[in-house]
Amino acid sequence: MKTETINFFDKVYQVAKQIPYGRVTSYGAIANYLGAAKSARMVGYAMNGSVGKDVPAHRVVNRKGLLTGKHHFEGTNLMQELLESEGIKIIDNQIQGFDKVFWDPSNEL
DNA sequence: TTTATGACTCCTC
DNA sequence: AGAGGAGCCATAA
Repeated sequence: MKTETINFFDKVYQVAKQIPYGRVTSYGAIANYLGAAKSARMVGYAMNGSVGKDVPAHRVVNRKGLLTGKHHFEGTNLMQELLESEGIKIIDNQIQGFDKVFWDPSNEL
């Protein structure tokens, strides 16, 4: 096994799992916390394998608070409903008050 | 094994 | 100020 690369994914899962209720974060924030600010895409890819890992991928959105990955969920607005269920308002796939619900791992963790 | 793509972000024109 | 291109690393074919 070697593969230190797994550390990156593993860390993403760990951070995503620690996202508090009613809060959201961005791929770049996680990537930055991991030291790979330019690898934000990998964070999103990591979410792809988050299924079966207790990782609330629906709490992770792009830097604009836009639900770019909602298309990857089962339904079409499943991600939105999950966030709304936590008290987060979403309009047109965009999180309202994103700055207020934004959770920075580098700041909180 | 190599090539291509992707749930993003930043820099430059 | 707005638009476009490049970079990042891992997964899939």
